[in-house]
Amino acid sequence: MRYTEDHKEATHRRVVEVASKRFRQRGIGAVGVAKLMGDAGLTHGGFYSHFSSKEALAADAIGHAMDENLRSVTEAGDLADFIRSYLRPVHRDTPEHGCVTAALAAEIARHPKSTRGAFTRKLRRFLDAIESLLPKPDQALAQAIFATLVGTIQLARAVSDPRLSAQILSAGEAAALRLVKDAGGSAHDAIAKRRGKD
Amino acid sequence: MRYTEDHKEATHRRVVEVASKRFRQRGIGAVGVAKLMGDAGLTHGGFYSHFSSKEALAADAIGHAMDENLRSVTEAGDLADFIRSYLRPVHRDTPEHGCVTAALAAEIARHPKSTRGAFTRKLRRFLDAIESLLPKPDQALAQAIFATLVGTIQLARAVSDPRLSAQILSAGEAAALRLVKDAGGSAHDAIAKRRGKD
DNA sequence: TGTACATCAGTGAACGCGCGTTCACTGATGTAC
DNA sequence: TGTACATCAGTGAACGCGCGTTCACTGATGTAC
Repeated sequence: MRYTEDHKEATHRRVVEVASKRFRQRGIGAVGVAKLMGDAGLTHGGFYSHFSSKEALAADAIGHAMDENLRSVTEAGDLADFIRSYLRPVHRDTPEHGCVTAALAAEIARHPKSTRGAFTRKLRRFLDAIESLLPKPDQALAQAIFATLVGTIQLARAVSDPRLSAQILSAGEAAALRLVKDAGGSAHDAIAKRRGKD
Repeated sequence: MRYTEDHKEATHRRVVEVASKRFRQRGIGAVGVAKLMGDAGLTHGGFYSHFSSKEALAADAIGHAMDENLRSVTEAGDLADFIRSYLRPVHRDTPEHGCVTAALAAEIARHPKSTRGAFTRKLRRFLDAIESLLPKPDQALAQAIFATLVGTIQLARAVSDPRLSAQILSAGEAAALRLVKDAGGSAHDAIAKRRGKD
């Protein structure tokens, strides 16, 4: 079957989108190529006309999910908003629509350097976006705040007691907000400052 | 072959120890039962006279590793020492001897409730141990500090650039230490307080 | 003390299954004439 | 405009492999007599 000019591109994108969700949900290693293609409405044989290997898809899907995650930072009004939104129970409960770092960081760490490289490039932009929401530039603080968010969501997900899980989410939120506030200006000042620039 | 009274118990412990290392190193899903038994100097067939399933071993191995992790908190002089030791490059580079939460939290979150329950019980004790090193009792702060450590090590492991990785480690350390200091008493005061009790 | 037997930790072949990957093939469409 | 052909996204059988689990068996040792 020959299709319209952008048909292949559309299929490629659909597989990457499905993969980026399933990988976050179940882990990269736990999702098979055949099941993935089935989810995208295709059979497994066609996979290798789109990707050179499952590993290549993994790098692609991670990059796609990171772009999605980046948008959620740039769309946030301020850093406090982003922190609160990141640590909502709905994010804990739906990893497939959430932060790829929280879902897959440990697994990515065990992947080949090419995949970790793709992740690293996107992570830098993500950290830059967080930094730009700080009252003043501070790379280290942006890194630490994001690390706190990632660790908090992961603990909240791993724990079997809903009460403890909720407690962890609010503890992480309080700590992350405190890190922002102590940064040399309150979140409120930062908004005022940015508004002044416009 | 019939062996001495504690022979089976010793073998059981050896398998759990090997598993707790391999799981942290490669992930639970990526380590096969046969390879695991081989590492312990046995053949795979004997596995089920020690464990009812791989899942049961996973819960056992996680618990064992958590006990090991707990010891590293109680053996730390104070919380600042623990934080600094946790975020050392050697911990980032040898997950098999390190924090099971940092290595496996996301994977544990996808395991059955029984396994997450075993993890949760040990985590409570671990968080209590961190809390007892704080100047004054504060469950939420202990949770947030640990979340920061877990997230920091994971980011440092996932990233492919050694310079960025080192930067993340020290950023996480600075933030974790700041959280301790702002807790209502410096780490130094806490030591003085505890020493006064003896 | 010497012999027969029971125990049971560990062995290794076998099971059905899903994995990532390969490949000869299909068939609807665009292009050339 | 009508026909023959080339293209190539997608199909589905097949590959070797390792997975978790089962099971009949082995054989060194402890126990009973």
